Amino acid sequence: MAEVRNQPVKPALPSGVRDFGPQEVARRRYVFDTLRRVFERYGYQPLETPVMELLSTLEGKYGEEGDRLLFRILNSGDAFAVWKEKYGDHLIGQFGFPLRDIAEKGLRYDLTVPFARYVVMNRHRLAFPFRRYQIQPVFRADRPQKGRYREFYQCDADVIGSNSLLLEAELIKIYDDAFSELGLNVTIRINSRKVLLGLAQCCGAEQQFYAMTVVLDKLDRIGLDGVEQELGRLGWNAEQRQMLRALFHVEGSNEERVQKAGALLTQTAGEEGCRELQQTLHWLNVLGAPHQAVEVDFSLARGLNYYTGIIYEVVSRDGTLKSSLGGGGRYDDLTGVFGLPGISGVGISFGADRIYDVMAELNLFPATSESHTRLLFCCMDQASMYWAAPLLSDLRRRGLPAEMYPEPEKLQKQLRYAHSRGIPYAALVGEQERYTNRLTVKDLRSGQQQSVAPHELYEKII
RNA sequence: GUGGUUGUAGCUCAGUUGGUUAGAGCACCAGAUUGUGGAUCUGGGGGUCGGGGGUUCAAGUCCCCUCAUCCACCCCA
Repeated sequence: MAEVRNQPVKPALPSGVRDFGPQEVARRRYVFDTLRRVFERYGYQPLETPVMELLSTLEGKYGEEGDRLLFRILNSGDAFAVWKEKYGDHLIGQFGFPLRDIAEKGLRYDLTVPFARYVVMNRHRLAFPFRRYQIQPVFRADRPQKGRYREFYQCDADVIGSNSLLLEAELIKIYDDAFSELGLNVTIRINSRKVLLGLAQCCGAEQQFYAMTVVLDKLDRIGLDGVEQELGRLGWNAEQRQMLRALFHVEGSNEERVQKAGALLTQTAGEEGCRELQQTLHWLNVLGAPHQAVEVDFSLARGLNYYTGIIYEVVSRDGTLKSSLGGGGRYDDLTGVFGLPGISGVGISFGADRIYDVMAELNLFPATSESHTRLLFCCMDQASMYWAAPLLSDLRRRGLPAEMYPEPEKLQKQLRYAHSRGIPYAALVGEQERYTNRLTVKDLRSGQQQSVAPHELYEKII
């Protein structure tokens, strides 16, 4: 490490990750705090898990695409030692080799899988149904673009250990509360994977279920004709596509559409899916009508293939970002892969970074001052600094954020600093003030200043 | 992973058919103001024009490679 550096390192960041300055942090906290408050109101308990997990925990849970997007961590020490031993030095760089030989850890891809891992490891000390929320960054080795980052925060709420559709309805209420409190207008789309499965069964294309969901998910982008075209490419004939058209052409309120769809999909999993949607909507009504738009949408599919029941997606109704601000659903057997089968869970996720982006675009953040500091002591000389220091400490002891400019610089410089920091008051201290035992307190917003005795200072600026 | 876009000062950008010493606004620093911020004026610091190679008497400008960026696809929050 004792390298001689003649060239300064160019400061830069890997793509897709970001620094957050003071103002951004304040605004992000506002989003996180709002979500936290709502989660806790619904009885969810906080959980934090490590950024890194064993690759065996992560791999194979997110589909082929997900595996490709996992950040893998090179083993420490000589990561290639095992590999060299197996294949010999000379082959390095010439052939592919099993990744597990050099990397056994990875950065988490979402919060749901680590949660499932946690539940299985701690099953004996948890009271089921277990509700937890988790607000932490996740990592994806994706190509960054608008609204897409390599490190971003997910804010998840999941319940594990109950099949009740009351939970489904509560999660919609959580979305409703949270987005309403943030001042965003959104549409909460819901569907059931069982309806989609029923559709596939109805068309005799059950083995193409996953491929079908991927195509359906594009409906709002490529339209019904586009979807039919792509399904045609998958080998769907006119009759099958007619079935699909029928499902998407049902009209009426959410309840009516679910009822009609159920009739279309008799003898399939779709019937049960529609019953569950009906029941969820009923619970939602009983809990109280939501403020945000809730829309049953049979084209909603969700990419992650562990969902098995009701699924959710939230999209903004304002602003230019069209991708989803959150999503979730029920998964019947997420803990099964960790050796605890038959436990059902349901959960939702908020994409905090996208929520931030939309709110920033729409100017929805309440005005926050740059700093919390209320008062800056501006001292003309060293003696004044000594004189004012006990007053500074006194303010802080009483809980009032205050600072002293650390050098006796010229006033102009000190006041300019206070101004650029957004500090509302400056206490000027020089020979005069020391001599009369009073401070000159300046209100930076009005420009007015007055002479204040030391013991009045706290009251004047609070 | 696929296709395209753009790389010039800390930031946003200009820079003609290749032609002297590469510019502007904002930001920053200093002064006008030896004890008063925001506004104004004056001055100043700052750039291997993303990197490498090539064409040319001459390249920020043209060609090739490479890296980065943003956008779209794929997929997702």
